[in-house]
Amino acid sequence: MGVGLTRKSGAGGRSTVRDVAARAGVSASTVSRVLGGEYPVSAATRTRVLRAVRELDYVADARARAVAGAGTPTLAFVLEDITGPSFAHMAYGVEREAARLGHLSLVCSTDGDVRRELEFIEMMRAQRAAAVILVGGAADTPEYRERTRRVADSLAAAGSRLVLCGRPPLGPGAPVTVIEYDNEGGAYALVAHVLAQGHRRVLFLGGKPDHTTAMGRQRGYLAAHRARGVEPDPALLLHGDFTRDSGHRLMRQALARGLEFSAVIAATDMVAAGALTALHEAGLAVPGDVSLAGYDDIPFARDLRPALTTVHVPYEELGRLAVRTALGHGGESADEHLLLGTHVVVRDSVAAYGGH
Amino acid sequence: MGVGLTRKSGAGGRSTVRDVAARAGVSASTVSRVLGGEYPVSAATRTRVLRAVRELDYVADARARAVAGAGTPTLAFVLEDITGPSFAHMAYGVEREAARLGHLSLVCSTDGDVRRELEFIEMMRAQRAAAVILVGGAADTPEYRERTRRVADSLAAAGSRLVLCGRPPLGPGAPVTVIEYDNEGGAYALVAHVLAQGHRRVLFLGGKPDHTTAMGRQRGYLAAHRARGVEPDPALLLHGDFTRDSGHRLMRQALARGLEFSAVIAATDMVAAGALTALHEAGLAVPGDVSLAGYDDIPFARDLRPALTTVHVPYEELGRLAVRTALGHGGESADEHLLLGTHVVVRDSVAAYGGH
DNA sequence: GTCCCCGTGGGAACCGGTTGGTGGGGGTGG
DNA sequence: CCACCCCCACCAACCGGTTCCCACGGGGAC
Repeated sequence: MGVGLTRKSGAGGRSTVRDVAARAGVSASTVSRVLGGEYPVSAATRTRVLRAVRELDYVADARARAVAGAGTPTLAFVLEDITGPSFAHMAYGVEREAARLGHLSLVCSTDGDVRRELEFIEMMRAQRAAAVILVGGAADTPEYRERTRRVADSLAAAGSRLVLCGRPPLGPGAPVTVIEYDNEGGAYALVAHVLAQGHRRVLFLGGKPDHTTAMGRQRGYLAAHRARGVEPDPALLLHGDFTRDSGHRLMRQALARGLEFSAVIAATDMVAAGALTALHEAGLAVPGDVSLAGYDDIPFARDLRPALTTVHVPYEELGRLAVRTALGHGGESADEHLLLGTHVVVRDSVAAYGGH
Repeated sequence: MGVGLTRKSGAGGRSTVRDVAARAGVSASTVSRVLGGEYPVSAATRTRVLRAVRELDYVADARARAVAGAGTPTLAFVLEDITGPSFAHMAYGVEREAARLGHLSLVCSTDGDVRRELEFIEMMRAQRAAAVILVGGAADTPEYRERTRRVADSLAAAGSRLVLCGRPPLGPGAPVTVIEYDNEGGAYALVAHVLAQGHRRVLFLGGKPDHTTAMGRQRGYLAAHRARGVEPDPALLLHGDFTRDSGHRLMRQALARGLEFSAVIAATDMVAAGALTALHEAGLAVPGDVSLAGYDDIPFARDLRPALTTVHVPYEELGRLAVRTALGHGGESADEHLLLGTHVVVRDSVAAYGGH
């Protein structure tokens, strides 16, 4: 028999353009024009349509609009952990800037799980996202490069764009925008500052051994030592993750093992916070007995006692920038590679070496 | 090797079902069935289709699928400020649980701007989101109730659902799910604890005067006083917002004005952190000279010196719960109203009144 | 008075997928 | 050897909007 012509009339359910059209006594195209385009419509018709829209509480289906070519573009933001303050600030920047440019933004926390990351990117490709922003370090293995490269190509082929934020670049030729904040440079400056205070044995509470953010900071640590002619003791390089608990645990272990050091560089302010508590629990004064510094300059850094000397990273601006460059040249502009500067913020947690 | 392809497909353009179909020598419907349904397809055909899919790097357009009735459901999460640690933890819970249930989640920071909030909700209605979760306090005015009520009805009529998390309920009959964490109860317990230590003049660093979260906590503060037979001095109720800077500023002003108090309750751990710094800058010892307590139990609370006594709120679980109840009964189940318990976490920032 | 043009609104194709109904072809049982 | 049945792929309708193209009608100009 005939296909079901039954159609829900406006009351209660979601209503369609045709419902509105029927109620206003015009055609669907007219409704669409009143709502959407710059097409000329007489005042009387417009009023009737708008009234029908109001009465039915109609909102055009965004997905359908998208399929038809109109519709709000979307942008995806993938990070490891939205709970981390620095990432959260970036997320804020991304979300604000995306909104400003008329884009919707999707957020995904991957927990560092590569599978989830890939799945999400695939979803975003299906959503025809205008850009996918990946943020946070990763293991820079050949496998990583190949995988990410493939993703980048897929996105590029679909007219989208991959943005790597604080992630290892993929080598030349990959259709990617890379934005890095200077992990090595910041750490270098910070450690140089500590060494200049006379410290010679500086403990480094790092991140995962293959994580590029952590490694960048570690490279800065090493470079600063070498520049000063100090041979860093490999035993002073500890690995954890970027959480507060990790900092707490690592510092406890270091103390228990009887490691000797007069200063501590934490890969993150969060790690520094945990470490500070561990030091305090051990009865050590900061910076009297041990100096301590962090990285990221999260707002809380000022409220630790002593206030934390750290490296400032403009996270919110970073997020905004990522969106802007990603969307600015949606097409095929030169593949950019930006490096954002950082600077040391000196507070009270680093003191001159007392030689105790 | 150059892949000879028409402009419609292959590298450079998104490919469609029909492209894949053509390449595999089958019809579009067959492709769709291979990819999507449980429809029986012969092994040979399936292989051919899958190969074509791989070669073209095809991904079905999610929007089109959604329009056609298949597709991943979506869920929206609206908060004031993703930068706040407690909100971030909720966001994490929401995102995780949504993903677990096969939903995509959109996040929006409104900065407390009502206009942006409404705009975003409207967008979500257009996206046919399965649910919209609103989190964070708001001014509980008649206007607020009416406006939100209208939004709730709209969503309900569209088969969606509004969830209010830590927001003023709308009164009976509104199609809303309300989940609250017990602000008043938590504050009551916390202040009771402080009063039990002998303090009688307790400064309250609150939030915006009409903000329900802040008000709930303030009510708890007042109730605890009355229960103990202490008449609270209205001069000790200060108003700011929930940021660290607000805490810092408020505390400085209080000290400058020469207010007398022996303990401070901050409406938020963030506020407490700022206040702590201000106290320290004024040369006051915590808890020696002044006792201090916060609210939220963010991870950092342990790392303040002294470690902050505060009220624990299960934010991540709250987010998960919001998603679960919102999605559990997508339809028209009883409008729930849940109240999550909180409990005081005693650390080192509150001491017995010394009568100084 | 007639012609032309412009302002408006309608019909239909299309966006990219999904799915119900249908029909052809091959395997198997009688 | 034929008929029956089932398997599998195709056609076409549909989801909800948008937009190209065309028809119609009225008013101004000559």
